[in-house]
Amino acid sequence: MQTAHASLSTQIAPNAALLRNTPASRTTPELGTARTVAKDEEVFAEGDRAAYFYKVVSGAVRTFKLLSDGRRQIDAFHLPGDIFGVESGDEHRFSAEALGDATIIAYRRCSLDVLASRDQAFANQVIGSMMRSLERAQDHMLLLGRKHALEKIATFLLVLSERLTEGSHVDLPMSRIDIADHLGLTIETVSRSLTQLERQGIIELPAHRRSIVLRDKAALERLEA
Amino acid sequence: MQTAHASLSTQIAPNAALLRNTPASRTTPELGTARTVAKDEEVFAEGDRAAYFYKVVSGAVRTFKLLSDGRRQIDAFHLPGDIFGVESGDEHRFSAEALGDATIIAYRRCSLDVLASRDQAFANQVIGSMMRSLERAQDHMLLLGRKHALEKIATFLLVLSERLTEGSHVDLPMSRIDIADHLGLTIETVSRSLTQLERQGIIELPAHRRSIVLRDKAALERLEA
DNA sequence: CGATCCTTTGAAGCACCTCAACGCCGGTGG
DNA sequence: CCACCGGCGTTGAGGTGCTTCAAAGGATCG
Repeated sequence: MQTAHASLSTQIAPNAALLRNTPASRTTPELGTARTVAKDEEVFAEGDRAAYFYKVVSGAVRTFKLLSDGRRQIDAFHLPGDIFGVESGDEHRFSAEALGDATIIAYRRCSLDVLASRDQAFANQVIGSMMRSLERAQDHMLLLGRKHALEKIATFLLVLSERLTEGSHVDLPMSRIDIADHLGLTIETVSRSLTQLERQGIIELPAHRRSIVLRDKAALERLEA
Repeated sequence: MQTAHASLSTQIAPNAALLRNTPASRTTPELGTARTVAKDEEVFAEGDRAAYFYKVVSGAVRTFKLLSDGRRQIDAFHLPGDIFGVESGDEHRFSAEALGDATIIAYRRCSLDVLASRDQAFANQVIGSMMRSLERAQDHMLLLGRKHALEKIATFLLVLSERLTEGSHVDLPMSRIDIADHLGLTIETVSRSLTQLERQGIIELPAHRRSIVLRDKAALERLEA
């Protein structure tokens, strides 16, 4: 991609080089300030003034909303390269916390024109990131509204494996509670579903409870509905 | 605000200011072609080549995804002024149908730069619309994943009333099935929930089943969770 | 190694779904 | 004008998938 034809549909461009923080393409300029956040530390909270938006460099971040009685919905997990915290109003509309120790870059929120004139590629990156967020949100609504527990888990594993798999081994950056609050289930149902998949030989749950081996992706895809 | 700082959060800004100072002469209005669609007629289907995106002029449109066995999730209802069908890939990722007879404008999909240089205000409108779609999707995930039937209905009624109410009278452009498929419920549960709200005197269901009177919005807000 | 947290497993309950029937309304044609 | 019809909405009865409540097994870390 040379002149990033920021098409209304393609500004995200297949070429992820710019998005991923590959040292190689450190084309600069966007002046953001790095920040490290500890496990479970808050990056910002719902209602905070949205003075910055962020890009994950390493680790992972969850963004979520809470109901008055504590019920939580994690709308997304953000992995290295992902941008989060962009708002259209002047307040953050959800909260963000690090899943484990993470490093992120904070960009001062600024007008899109300024951003665009200063660094067109970065502006496209931000817009592209929003588009991907929207697409994921749309897929996730289908999952939340219409899929059964097993289908939710299957989808989750497949999506996650696409993003951070090495071979068939997936290293979960999040706890069962996080998974449950992302999929609209309880931790017990998540656990039971995983156990069931294991008993069917579709996945493997090593003693190290934070990792999963996908033994039969085809079977997962069949389950996905 | 005259200098509309199209901030990353505010580019939707009521006042769509220019990102780049394009000659004022280049005011060419967006050239879209009007189109009328009959009740339940398809505007585009999931998988279709995304050659156009659309703006609702009158009537309403639903966008949705289907699972292989027919389960449906309506991710959004689009009312006059709303833009839908913008994609980042070259295919539509969901289907769109008119709720009732509707008129829409089709815009040939083009690169964002071209769009921006040709009509900055319109480009901002499109981006702003995407931002709003994302925000609604995020709110809706909380609803789908964590709210109970009654809370879902209460939220739905309040959101809808904000958009198309005249007084406390809401004229539903969609059927019970559409509501159910939007909220992740069945039509029976939707019906029972509405009946329950009516028995509590919170709403009124006129004989004309396509309208609802909100008698006690405060009560609805309390139910919303 | 003890404390704690996370995860798993079991048993019981409930919110919502499924299945089924009926009522209502609008359209249609005799 | 009314009988018929079909689509949509409501209501009821029963079933179930997931939740809730409870407790025990493992992993991690001081």
